[in-house]
Amino acid sequence: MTEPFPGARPTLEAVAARAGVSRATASRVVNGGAGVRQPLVEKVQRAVEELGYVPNHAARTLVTRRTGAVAVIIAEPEIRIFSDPFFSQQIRGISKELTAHDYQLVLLLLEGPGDYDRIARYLAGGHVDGALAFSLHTDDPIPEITRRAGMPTVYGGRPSWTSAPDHRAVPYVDADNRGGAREAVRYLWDLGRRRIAHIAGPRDQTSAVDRLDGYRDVLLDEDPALIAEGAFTEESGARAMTELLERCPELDAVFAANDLMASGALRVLKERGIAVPDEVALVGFDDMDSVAAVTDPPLTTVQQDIEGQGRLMARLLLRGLDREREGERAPASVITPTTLVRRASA
Amino acid sequence: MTEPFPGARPTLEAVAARAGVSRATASRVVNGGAGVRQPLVEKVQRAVEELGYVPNHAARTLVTRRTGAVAVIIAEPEIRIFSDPFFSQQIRGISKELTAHDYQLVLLLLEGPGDYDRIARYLAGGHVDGALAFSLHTDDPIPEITRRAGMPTVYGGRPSWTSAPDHRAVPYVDADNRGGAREAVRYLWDLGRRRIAHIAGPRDQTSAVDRLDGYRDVLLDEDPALIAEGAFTEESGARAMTELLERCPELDAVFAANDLMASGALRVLKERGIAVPDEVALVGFDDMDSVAAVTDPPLTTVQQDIEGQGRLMARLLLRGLDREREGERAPASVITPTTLVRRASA
DNA sequence: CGCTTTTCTGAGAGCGCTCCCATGCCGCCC
DNA sequence: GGGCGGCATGGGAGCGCTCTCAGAAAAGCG
Repeated sequence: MTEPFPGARPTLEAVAARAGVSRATASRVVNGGAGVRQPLVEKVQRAVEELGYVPNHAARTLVTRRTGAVAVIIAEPEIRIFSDPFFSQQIRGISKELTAHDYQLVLLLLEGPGDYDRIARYLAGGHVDGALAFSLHTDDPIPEITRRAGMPTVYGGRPSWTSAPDHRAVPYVDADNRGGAREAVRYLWDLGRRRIAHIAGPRDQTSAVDRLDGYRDVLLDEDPALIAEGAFTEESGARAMTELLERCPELDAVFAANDLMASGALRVLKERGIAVPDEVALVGFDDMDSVAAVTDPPLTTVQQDIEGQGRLMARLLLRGLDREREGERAPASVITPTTLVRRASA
Repeated sequence: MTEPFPGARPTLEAVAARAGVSRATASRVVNGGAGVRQPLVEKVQRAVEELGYVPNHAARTLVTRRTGAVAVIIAEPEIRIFSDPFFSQQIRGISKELTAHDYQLVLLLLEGPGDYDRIARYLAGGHVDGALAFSLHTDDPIPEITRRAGMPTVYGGRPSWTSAPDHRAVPYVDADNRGGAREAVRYLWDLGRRRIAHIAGPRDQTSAVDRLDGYRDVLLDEDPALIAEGAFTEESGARAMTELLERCPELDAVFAANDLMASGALRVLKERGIAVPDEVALVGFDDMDSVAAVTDPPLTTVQQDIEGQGRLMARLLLRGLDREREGERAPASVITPTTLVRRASA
C-alpha cells in the first residue's frame, strides 16, 4: 500500500491514471466490474490495491442519492429504555441484518421533547435512507416527522394509532403479545388456578394493552379488582403486587406483563412469606436473560425472539428501500410467535 | 412550507433565487450569516422557511471534509456487552454530548472477527470524523485500524497496551478502578474483616486488573487462595464464590470486581445459609441500578459515574477534532473518581 | 466632492463520484 | 468485402455545496 501523499486519500482519478484507463472504467470496476473486460478489471483492481483506494462516501451519496445508512430512532424518554436489555437485543438484531447488507446504523436517541426538531432536520437532510422507530406512544410526533421527510420507516412494536378503526397502515414488527398472554393465562388456568390476577403495563403502550387483552380473552368474566397497572419496572411491579394483595388476598396466580414487574411481584410475595408457586403461581413475559432465569424461583415466562424481531425490522425496511426504487408499496407488518417457557414459578 | 415539486428537495440555488441573492450569500446565511447585511439575511431566512430548505449533507461533506458524525465502536464479541447496562449508560452519555454539539452517533457493532475489515473500510471511507472505542483487549486490532485510517480516537476504559512501559499514549477515559477498589477493601478492613477474598474479573481487561491491584494495595500480604477469577457475569461470580468457599471456608468478606459477580456470589452465600453481612460481608463494583439496589440485601458497592464517562469521552474527542484543524496534539486521558456507596451487604 | 479604504456580494471553480451518451472496435451476415 | 449490430471504453456533465477572489458598494478622509 503506497501512499503518495500521506494523509491525502487517493481518488478514483488516481486509480484510473495508474491503471491506464478512464475514470468511468475505474468506477465500473469498483462497483462490481460489470461490462469491463477481464484484463482491465485486473489492472484496476491492482491499482486500487496499490494505492489503498477507498471510495469517498460523500461524493458517491451526492450523485446516487443513497447513503447506505439507516437511522434507529429511540424515542423512549424514560430511564427504562437503556437499563432494559430488550432494546439492546433488538438493536443487535438490527445491526446484524444491516451489516449483512452493508448498511450502517445511525443511532438517534431522543433526550428531551426539544429533540424532535433535531431529528426532523436530520432525516430531512438526507443523512439516511430509512428509519426504524420503537415503542411509540399515542401522540408521538415521530410518524408525522418521518412521513414528512419522505423517509421509509418500520416500527418496532405495534404503534398505538393502529388501534383506530381507519388508521393509516404502517409496517411494524411485533411479538404476538395477545396470543402469548392468552397462552400464559390459559396455562395458569389449566394448573387449576381460578383467582388469576394481572399486573398490566402502562395503558399507553400497545404491548401492555395487547397482553391485557390476551388475559381477558381467557378470563372472560374478569374481575377489575384483579388487575393492577404498573410501569414495566421492578419497583412498579412490587407496588402493583402489594395493591393486589390488599384488594384480593385470596388470589392464587399472577400474570405480570413483563419479567421486571414479575420480579418485583416476586419480591413482595417473598417478603410476605407467600410461597411461589405453591400459594401463588407467577408468570412473566419477555424471558429476559438477566431476570427470568435468575430469580428465585426462576420465572415461568413468555419468550419472544427479540433479536429476531430486530432482524426482521431491518429486513422489512431494506426490502422497502429496494422496492421504493421500483415504485412499489411499503411492506406489510409481521407478528412473531411466542413460546411459554416453564420454570419453577408456575 | 411550500413544496414546488413534492419529493424534490429545494437546493441552495432555489433559496438564492427566491431571495434574489447569489448562492454564495445564501450559503453564508445558512451557515450563520456572518458578514451579510441584515436585510439580506432576513430575505434568505424567509426563503429557507418558505421552501423548507434543508442543506444536503453529502454535498456539504464533500467540500468541507467533515461529516459531523462520530463512530462508536463496540468490539466486545461476548454476549455480556448488551445485557450489560454499563455500555448503555455510556452510550447515553456520549449521545447527549454529541447531540449538544450537533454531531451524530454511528454505532459500529462487531459481530465477529471478520468484521474488522468492514470497520476498517468504513473508517477509511470518510463516513465519520472520529471514533470512540471500548474495552479493548490486549491484541485488539482496533487501535491499529483507527491509526491507519488517521481517525482521531478516544478509548473508554484504559487500553491494556498502556500497561507496557513505553506504550504509545492514547487518550482514554476510565474510572479510578484501583482507587475505588482500594477504598472498598479498606472499608472491609476497617469493619474488622481480616480474611477478605476477591472475585476478580478476566485478566485481559484492565478494569479487572486495576481493581485487583487496588485490592492488593491494601492487602499487601495477600493470600492467592483468596483470589478467584470470574468473567464479570452473575454465573461466573457464583462459580468463583463456590471455589473460594472450598479453598477458604473461614473467609469473612468478599470484594467482587463488579456487581453482577457480587450478585452471583450472594446467591451462593444464601444457598449455603451464610449470613450477609454478618458472617461474610460483600462489596461490589459499578453500582449498577438494576442489580446493586435490588439484591437482598442491597449491595454495598463502588459507584462510578458511567454516563459522565461517556460524556467525557465525547467531549475529549470533539475537542481533539477542533484542535486537529489547528494542528495541535491529541488530548490527555481522564480518570474519573469513584464513591463507595454503603448499603446492607457490608 | 473626489479619492482611498473597508465592507459586502456574486461569479465561478472544484470537491469525488456516477452515469449518459458518443465513439471506436470487433465480429458477423449477406 | 461492405455494412450493420453490439459491446467495451472514454468524454464530460452535473450532483449541491463551500470558498476564494475580484469587483461593486459603502464608508471614511482630506
